[in-house]
Amino acid sequence: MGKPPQISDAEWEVMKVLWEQSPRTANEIAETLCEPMAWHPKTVKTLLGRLVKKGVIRYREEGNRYLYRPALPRERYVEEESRSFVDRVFGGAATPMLVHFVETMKLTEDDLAELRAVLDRKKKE
Amino acid sequence: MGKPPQISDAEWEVMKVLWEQSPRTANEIAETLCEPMAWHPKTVKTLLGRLVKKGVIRYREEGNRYLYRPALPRERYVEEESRSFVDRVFGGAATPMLVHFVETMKLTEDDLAELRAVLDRKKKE
DNA sequence: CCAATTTGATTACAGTTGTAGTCAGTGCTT
DNA sequence: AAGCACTGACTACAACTGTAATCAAATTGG
Repeated sequence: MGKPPQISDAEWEVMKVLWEQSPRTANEIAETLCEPMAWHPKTVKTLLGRLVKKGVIRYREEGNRYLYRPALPRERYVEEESRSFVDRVFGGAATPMLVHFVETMKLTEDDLAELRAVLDRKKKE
Repeated sequence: MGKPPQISDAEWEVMKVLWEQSPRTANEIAETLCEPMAWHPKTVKTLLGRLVKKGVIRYREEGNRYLYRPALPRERYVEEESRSFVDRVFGGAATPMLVHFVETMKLTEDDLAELRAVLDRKKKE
């Protein structure tokens, strides 16, 4: 299980769309992204091409267009990015990172309760 | 309070050294980093130059050499990187991120106890 | 059937990053 | 005094990014 290829910020946006629902055509993806990201459709196409080249997404021809889908599950990337974030910012120490977040983010009562529940569940191994 | 300039992975390594102790000369920083990072001293110098240009560190001349120090506190960057990480990977939702970490990282009993304590403290507003 | 449109492929181009090398000034060594 | 050793300044250069434009082939509207 080697590490998956790096994907940039802009590429992440495309992946989010594909992880949420796939397969999709370039056009569908562009329609989803161009407005919120203020991107030109061409930009989306470029990103799709790069992701294909990196092997992060695959496509299947449907008539004259392509249907894209992720080649790797979102979890792989969440894991990868999380590790890299914790390493970079917290020197690899997860607990200080968690403490930092709990202390600095504004969390609702419900959030706190949920976290407490997760901790309890975790405690029972 | 605009957002601080982007700093790259390699630049973070330099900043970590400076945040840990400053001011320091280029040479001291290089000695700290070259071995563990397998970097050439020149590489460290380049990074220092870039950080100065970005305004992330400042220097003071001491004889013929410079003494470098951070221009921004580590907290600013922890905050910035955290936000960008949560946005990118968890779509801005902090709680799912925290749940994910608690569930997937291997945490010791002590870690769990610490987190619980933080939650308790937080609950009392 | 031919022109206009659409799609993927290829090319563009500047800014950032990783990773140094070269150059010119200064002070240390003999 | 002459040269070498360090320092910061400037230069190098390829890969990756953001952000498209252009081109050629296929499809569609008239």
